[in-house]
Amino acid sequence: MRIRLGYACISKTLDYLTPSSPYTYTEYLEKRSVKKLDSVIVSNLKALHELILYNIKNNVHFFRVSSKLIPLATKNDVVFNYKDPYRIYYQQIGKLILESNMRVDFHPDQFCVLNSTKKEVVSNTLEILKYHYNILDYLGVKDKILVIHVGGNTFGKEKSISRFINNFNRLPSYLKKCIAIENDDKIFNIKDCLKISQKLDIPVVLDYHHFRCNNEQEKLEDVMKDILASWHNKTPKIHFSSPKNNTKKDFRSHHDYIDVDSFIKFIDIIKGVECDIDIMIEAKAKDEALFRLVRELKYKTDFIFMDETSFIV
DNA sequence: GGTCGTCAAGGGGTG
DNA sequence: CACCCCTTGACGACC
Repeated sequence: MRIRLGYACISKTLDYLTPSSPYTYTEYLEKRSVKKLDSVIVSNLKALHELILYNIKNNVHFFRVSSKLIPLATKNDVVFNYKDPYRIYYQQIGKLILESNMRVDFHPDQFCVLNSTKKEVVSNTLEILKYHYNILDYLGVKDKILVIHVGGNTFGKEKSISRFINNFNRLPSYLKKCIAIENDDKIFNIKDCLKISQKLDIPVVLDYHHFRCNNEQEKLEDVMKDILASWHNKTPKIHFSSPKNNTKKDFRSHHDYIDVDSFIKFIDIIKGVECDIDIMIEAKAKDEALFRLVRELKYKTDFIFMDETSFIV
């Protein structure tokens, strides 16, 4: 089994690259500057381009693109074309991704709540999903993955899960095919996600840290098979992070780096699996955390490293 | 050069 | 209902 490690959105090494500079709604309402909006989009796309080049140079095969790449794209009263004027950028970036066989995905933010009880929030969520799909489409990414959470807990878990399923079923089929659900740290645990996954036949992203925060005392070994099976022939994705510290208050927050021993323990659980797996390193120190983890793994384990970010166990 | 407040369309909890 | 908490990265103000 080959494991590829990835990181999310920005690089600590190249911290001057900002692929998510904002053009806030408030600022837009004041100035309505199409020029400013355009310059922010161009600068974000150029930063993304540089990040992809950096990933290729460092053999990073797995990368999450920032959701804030195109500001205001999902505001329904801000109508603008974020496709045609930027075609050249999408093409260049997409070509690099394709040729390097890099897997990129999205993780829409907290405003994406498919199971909300508010009609407006659900319709906004549809726009958010379409926007993310569009970007992957413009980039020419074939295996489009949008990782989302189940959402809110209004009226209890059972009803909330039902709302998720009902609203999911109303989505256009091209979006249904892209969505994967991730267990969260407070409400919907891995068993809830697997239940939904079995009903809708969608992949489950295991978040290891969230599993530690929120579980029913089940063993990871016992649910792993179902998690991986939910991906069918696709490469399963897993999120990995370590707690900021061990106090109740800060356990849920992410640490700057990865605790190597818990990572080794986790690999021990999944080794022996037939398929390849992508693991997203979610640490505040971003790519620095990834590369530090690799250095520690090389020192502490006999994993066979294929390059800077991938190994065989 | 560090620290703080602000922005955002979210949920949730308290009084 | 008001208010505060959670969360993210960028950025401007301030000392």
